[in-house]
Amino acid sequence: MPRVNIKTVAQYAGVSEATVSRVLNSNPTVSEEVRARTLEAIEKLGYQPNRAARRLRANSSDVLGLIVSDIENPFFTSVVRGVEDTAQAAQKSVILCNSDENPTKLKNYLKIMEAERVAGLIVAPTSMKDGESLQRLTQVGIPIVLLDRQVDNYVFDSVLVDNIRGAFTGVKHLIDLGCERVAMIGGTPALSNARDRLEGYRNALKAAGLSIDEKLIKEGNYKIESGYRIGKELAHSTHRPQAIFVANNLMTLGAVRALRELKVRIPEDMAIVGFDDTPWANELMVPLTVVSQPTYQLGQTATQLLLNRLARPDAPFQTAILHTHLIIRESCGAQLHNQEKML
Amino acid sequence: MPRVNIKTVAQYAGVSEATVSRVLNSNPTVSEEVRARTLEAIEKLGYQPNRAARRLRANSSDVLGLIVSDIENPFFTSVVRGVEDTAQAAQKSVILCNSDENPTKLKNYLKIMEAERVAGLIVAPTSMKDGESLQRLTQVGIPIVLLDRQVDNYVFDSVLVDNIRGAFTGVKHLIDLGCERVAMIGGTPALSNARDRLEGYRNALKAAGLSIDEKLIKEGNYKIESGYRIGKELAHSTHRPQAIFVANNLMTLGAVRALRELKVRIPEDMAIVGFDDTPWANELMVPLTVVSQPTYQLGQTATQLLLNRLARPDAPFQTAILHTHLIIRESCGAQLHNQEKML
DNA sequence: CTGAAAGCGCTTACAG
DNA sequence: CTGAAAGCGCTTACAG
Repeated sequence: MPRVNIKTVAQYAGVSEATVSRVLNSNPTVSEEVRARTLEAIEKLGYQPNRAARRLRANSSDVLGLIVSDIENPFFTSVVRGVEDTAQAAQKSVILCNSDENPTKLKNYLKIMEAERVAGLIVAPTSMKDGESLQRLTQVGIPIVLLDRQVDNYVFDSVLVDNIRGAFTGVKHLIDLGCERVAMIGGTPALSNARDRLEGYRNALKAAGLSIDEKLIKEGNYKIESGYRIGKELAHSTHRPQAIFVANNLMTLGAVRALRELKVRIPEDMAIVGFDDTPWANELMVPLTVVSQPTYQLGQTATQLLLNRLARPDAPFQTAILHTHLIIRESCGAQLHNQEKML
Repeated sequence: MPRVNIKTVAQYAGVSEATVSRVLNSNPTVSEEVRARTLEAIEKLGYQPNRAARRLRANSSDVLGLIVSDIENPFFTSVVRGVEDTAQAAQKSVILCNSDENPTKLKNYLKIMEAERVAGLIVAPTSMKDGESLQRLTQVGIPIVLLDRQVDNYVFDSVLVDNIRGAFTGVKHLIDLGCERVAMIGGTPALSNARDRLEGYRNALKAAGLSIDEKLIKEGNYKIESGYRIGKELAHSTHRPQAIFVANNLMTLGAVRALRELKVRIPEDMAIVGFDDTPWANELMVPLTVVSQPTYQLGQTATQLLLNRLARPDAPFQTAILHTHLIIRESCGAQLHNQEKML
């Protein structure tokens, strides 16, 4: 079955291909009568313009690329929704790829995005060293918005979260509750948000006049498994910490699992504050106190920045910082604290 | 900065565009010497072939489309991983869209996929009525594999799960534990898997010689909120059921939330068995007994079917049925039961 | 083994 | 307001 193309439509409607193209692109210089006739032909033939051809010729496209670093993390799926909704409202479609926190996979998808000639790209870097690969895309005219993470030596439009302040608040909360030995399960220092959350942790200890025990600072990889493994280590350590601050949602789940298996009670034996809320955090064996991030809004904002950039390629770069807030539930021990007070 | 194209490369390497194209496509009829020279030019210029152009001309593409119906559901994110890994191994890339359980959005994305000329498409339908829209794509040469859900009146390659049997097993488990009044929170009957799970539920009751109380069968929409709402209803009902069988993971979370808020104990006051496991199911206030689905493998299999279809367009349609298994944790009351026995 | 040329399906100045 | 024609960057018979 021969595919119907613009020529078929033109013949059917008795107009030129140029005219069909014009009505397709809502060019106002087409008479009502011709437009109607053309639209009818399009409808009747079920014509679907070939975007590959359009993109080739017009050198512009209405698809936005989005590369997240872990599609299995609810943080990103929520961001994805924000991006999709905002893009859709602006008549753009989005294609999504998953770098799996892997710089090599990221580079590969970057190539694909370039080859696909997406109009612009939102990406969560896998490392602060990703700048060069990203820069390449902007050089060929594909603007980039950085999501959630920064990059060394290069500047892009970015949307970030106040990680330092967020972590500070979470750790301070633990300290205010009386914890003096607070451990941290962090992410890889290759990630800016991991560094920032660690900095927030340090700041909170310093601000409280507490000493920093480097042995209490552990490096995970933002996956469940590492939170689990480090959680066990921490629970087994000789001079056990009173609390753990965990730098992301999945590692928090892992840590909770570890403590459950070891029958370490939360928060009585060890308190926990996590970074990033999830739909299930409140239904866990002990409802999680977390530093919550505006995930959906992160996606919205990133898309908006990209759309702005597309509209004004030469505008100065912009960084949007979104704010976190502490959600106090039970894993931090606040309830316990209240009960004690009541006694 | 003018983009480097095949012409630039050809001139730089001192060969024709045709030759560059040949080395790009690993055409064996190129001499080693010329190939090396061309590759060097490609490397030096950082040439990135324009896929839009290739697709236009070659009328073939190495990108696979994947349309899931709820990107926020861990079921689908796991499926996505399976698809991506399998596609990647076959040198294909995948672009992902989210229909949000909305037939209109699905139609829209279907158009985009067609316009993008993807090589093939894996889709989770939003309704059994989606067949016609899907058929359209196969008519223009884009093969389709149905994921997790079937469709009326049209036949496609499909990968499904043994929903009837899975639900049967879950409900039977509850009955064996002594529950005679088992409620069901199901999905919309527009979805084949929702129908099948309901059928499995009915079968289990019948097999046990129990009567079916239609008032105990509730229709949700596979989102948290509906599980929550119906969970409350059920908890408040006058002749309260002893157990609930919930047809998907997100609704199960909602139901757990509802019961917690109402201080209905699980499983003492009401037992729960859910359909589909999640990473957090075991860490919930009461670890969830679930009918687990092979999610990752579902993605793998769907991709394999699509790849097969691409290789052999005229082969007969195939349906792969993957199997579920029951994971017994605590929400069903099995532990309780054991304790009783021990007394 | 390699090149010249046609053509994929669009869009966009350029005329009129 | 509309059409004829060129061209986007590739691939692929067709020659040689």
